[in-house]
Amino acid sequence: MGRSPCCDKNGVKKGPWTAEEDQKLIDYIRFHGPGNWRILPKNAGLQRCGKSCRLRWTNYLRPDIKRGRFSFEEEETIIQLHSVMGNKWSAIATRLPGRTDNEIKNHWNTHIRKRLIRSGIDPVTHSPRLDLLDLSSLLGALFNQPNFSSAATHASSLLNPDVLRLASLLLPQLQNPNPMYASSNLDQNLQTPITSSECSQPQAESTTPTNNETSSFELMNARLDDVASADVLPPLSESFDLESLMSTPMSSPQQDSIEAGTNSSSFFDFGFPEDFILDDFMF
DNA sequence: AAGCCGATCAACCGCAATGTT
DNA sequence: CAACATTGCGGTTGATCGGCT
Repeated sequence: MGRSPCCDKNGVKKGPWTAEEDQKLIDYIRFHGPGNWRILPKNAGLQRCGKSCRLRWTNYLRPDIKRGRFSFEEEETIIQLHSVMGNKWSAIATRLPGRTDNEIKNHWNTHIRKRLIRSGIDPVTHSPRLDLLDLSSLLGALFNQPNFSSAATHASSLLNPDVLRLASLLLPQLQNPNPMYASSNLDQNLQTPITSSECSQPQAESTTPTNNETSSFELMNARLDDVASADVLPPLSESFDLESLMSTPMSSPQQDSIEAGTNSSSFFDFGFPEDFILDDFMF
């Protein structure tokens, strides 16, 4: 059957809106209301597609839109909501009065997402990014060696010593995670390497580690301590760049003004209020 | 001064969901 | 119930701007 075009392409203007066009749209909607977007441009005397008019109105001209920088509180809210809802920008926008889904989406992609990446947080799963290190397979293979010390020495000669060193530094922190990440995400990361396809899916449910998993985790940590105390692993080299390990195609080393500020971000803290009801956000 | 480059964000596109006939 | 129209949404693009060389 085929989809009919949303508007006649011939004679329809595209690109940035002029002040005159904006005024025509505002005047028309003030008098008639939005109504049918398909017929609106003709009635309003605009050479625009109805879809373009709707977008211009909802994202820019609407009187209740709040312009300007996102406040720190707004950013925190976006991060928290995104950790629950994922890329449901319109749903997130309903919790931020005066902000449009488009505005929030843009701000996420240009600021917040990069900030999370630089902080070692996967912006999709909101979990610490260990995927690039693939610690679980690396360490798992290492600790299954009967002669761990020689195996570690051997491995350190084969693998980037900075990565191994980083692993030893991270593990104590991983054992004392933020409540948001308690036991589920981190242990899962350690037990199962994160694949790119998994990263693209929001983590809808968590798993509870078994006693067996916990004990193996402790064993791994104890052995890492042994390795560290025996100076098997050299210190991080000066040229070692964590950023390069954590970087993604969208990441940028440039600092943005928000994180350069003095605010002590608590975006690692995803403690939701007790009256937080997830269903309120879902359709 | 001119050119390059990265960041930003308004606007577009395609698709899915929903409504109407 | 099918076909079509309309609306909403999320991903992507491209124009613009500012900083840097």
